[in-house]
Amino acid sequence: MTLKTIAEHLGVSRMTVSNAFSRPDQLSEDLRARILSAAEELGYAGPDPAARALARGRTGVVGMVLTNSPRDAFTDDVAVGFVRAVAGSLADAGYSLVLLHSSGSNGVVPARDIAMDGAIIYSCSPAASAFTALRERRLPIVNVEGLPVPGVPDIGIDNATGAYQAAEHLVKLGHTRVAIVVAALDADNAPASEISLETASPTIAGRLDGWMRGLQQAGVVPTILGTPALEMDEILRERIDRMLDDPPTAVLAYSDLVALEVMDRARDRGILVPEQLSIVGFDDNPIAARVSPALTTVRQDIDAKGDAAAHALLSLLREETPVSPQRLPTALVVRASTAHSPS
Amino acid sequence: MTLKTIAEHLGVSRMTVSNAFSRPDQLSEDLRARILSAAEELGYAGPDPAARALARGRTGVVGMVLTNSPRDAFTDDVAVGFVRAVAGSLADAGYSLVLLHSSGSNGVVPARDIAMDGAIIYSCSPAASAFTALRERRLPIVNVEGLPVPGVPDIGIDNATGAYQAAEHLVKLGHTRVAIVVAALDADNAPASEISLETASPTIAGRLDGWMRGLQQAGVVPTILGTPALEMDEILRERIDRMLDDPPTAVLAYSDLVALEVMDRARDRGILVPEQLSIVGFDDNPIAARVSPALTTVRQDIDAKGDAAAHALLSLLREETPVSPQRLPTALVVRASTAHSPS
DNA sequence: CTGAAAGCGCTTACAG
DNA sequence: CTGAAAGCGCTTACAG
Repeated sequence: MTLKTIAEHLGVSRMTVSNAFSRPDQLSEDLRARILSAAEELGYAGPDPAARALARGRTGVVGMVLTNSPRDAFTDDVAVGFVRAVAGSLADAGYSLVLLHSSGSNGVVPARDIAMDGAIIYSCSPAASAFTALRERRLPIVNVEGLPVPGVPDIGIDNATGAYQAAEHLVKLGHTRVAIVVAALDADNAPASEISLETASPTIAGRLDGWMRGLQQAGVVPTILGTPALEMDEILRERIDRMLDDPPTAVLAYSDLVALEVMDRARDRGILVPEQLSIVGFDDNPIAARVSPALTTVRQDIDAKGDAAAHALLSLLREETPVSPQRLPTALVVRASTAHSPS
Repeated sequence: MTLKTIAEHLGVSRMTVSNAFSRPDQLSEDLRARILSAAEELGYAGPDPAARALARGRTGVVGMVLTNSPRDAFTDDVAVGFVRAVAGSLADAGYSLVLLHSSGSNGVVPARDIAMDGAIIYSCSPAASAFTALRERRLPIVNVEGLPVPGVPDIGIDNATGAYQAAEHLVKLGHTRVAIVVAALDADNAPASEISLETASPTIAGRLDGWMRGLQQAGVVPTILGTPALEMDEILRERIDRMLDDPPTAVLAYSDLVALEVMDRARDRGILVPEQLSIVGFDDNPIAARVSPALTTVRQDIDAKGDAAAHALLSLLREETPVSPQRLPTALVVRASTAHSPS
């Protein structure tokens, strides 16, 4: 059942049937109606998308590669919000989003093997195999929250400003003993001076930069703890526990999820938040406003980030003028998890 | 830059180059290595996926159509969890998931126009345009939490059993004045006897059936309120407010999100939960355990549902024996939002 | 182990 | 307004 079936059935050329579906202005209304109803009658659902994609050189699909597999990323509300915003913006332009998992055990490498018109890369190392595969294919790509790569448009948030505001907030509340809790950086309750930022991701580096500058105003030198892993893990939990053995009066966390972990562990030990321990998160995860005490955090506009990424890619697909890198704003949101230093 | 480029460069046939990439056993290791390195050198990223899809009749992509647009569905943790599980299971089998939005303003209908090997339809009416488009294409499809459609495998949860347990729980706590809050059903604080279930979705009908049977044991006749909309909306909020003017002692909600809405509104009016009002949700949304008081709810195993849907589709794709419909288990999880009836 | 032939189902200029 | 020609880039049997 192809274009040909319909064409022969009606005694017209395949071309005319193709036009009936794809270029209605190329034939008379009358003929088109006849073709469409014949197609309906014969049970022809329309031109085969795979064949059309090959002939047109265009699939209508955009790829999304997420830090880890979709399985992991979808446990993080921030990543989910991003995917949601991207999918929405793309849908408005007629594109569908395909989730690209990293290469599986069966030899399939989606970034290399899936037909698509372009891709958005979220929080990935430029060395990731999906990233390099996409570049080899010379597909239009947009890099979100990643290390800058020459020739690849870059979208991200202004990590430093929000972090600065968070640190400043603590300083104003009189805190002098502050711990910073991060991931993707190996640090075991070490003084800030001992930490090398060279290997840190731009996200972590940006936030650390803001936090440190904010604290420096008051001469505060924080302690830093982190894990080499990208997310909360046992190493970080243990280091947080160690920190709470002799707790600071305030904690700056690199995400709301980490902040909540600190909050839970403090509560388990009877440390009062915010009376004895102030906690500031990052992201303004939807859950931040619902927990008790509600979490003071740094808001980033996930919808705006998703829209920006989608539009950057769309303009690449339309071969418009190259998009300039964007740094979306962040801002402190003060809630109930921070208070004056007890000391 | 195609297979041909490499073939001519090396003086072999295109076929042999194709085999080097796709059927390594069809040529000598030595020749294959030469071909691969020539490809690398010339900057050939491998066979074009769109052309390959046409020739093979297989794309490696599976579609997912969600109740509303991805934009809406991704605000619901239950839907997100489902997508996550499906994407994970599919990835293990080498398939990628493409999110199919409903037809946009630009004439693109993803369910009709995107190349894919099959699709999973989540919580959709069989009359939805995406559903009919997929059927017209005769693609393998799996229907999740939808109305049964002849010839389409069906996956869903056992709504009635969990709902029955929830109602029984309230009965044991001595509640006799109970309200049921649903969506996708128009009911304005009406006695259960006046509600027609004919138009209800199988999900709502299943839960109502369980709730009613559970309450009937004790001769309790609930009041029902709902909105025609699929989700929480102003109509339902207003009806909840009206219910709280003369509150029952317990509420059975069709989702945790609705339960939390009831909880928030009760709190605003100074109605104590659970002392004056017991609330039971449905789903065991991740947020249910985090709110205060933690929500008593009916757990469904979203991961299992996603896996079941993915495997049902995979067996269809492999043309294995048709899958039998599945009803996954549900169970009551008692937390802190339910207590003995005050009266 | 290698390659010539046929085909996957469509669309894009272009000529009439 | 309609159609014959060429082509999109690959793979699947099959013959040597």
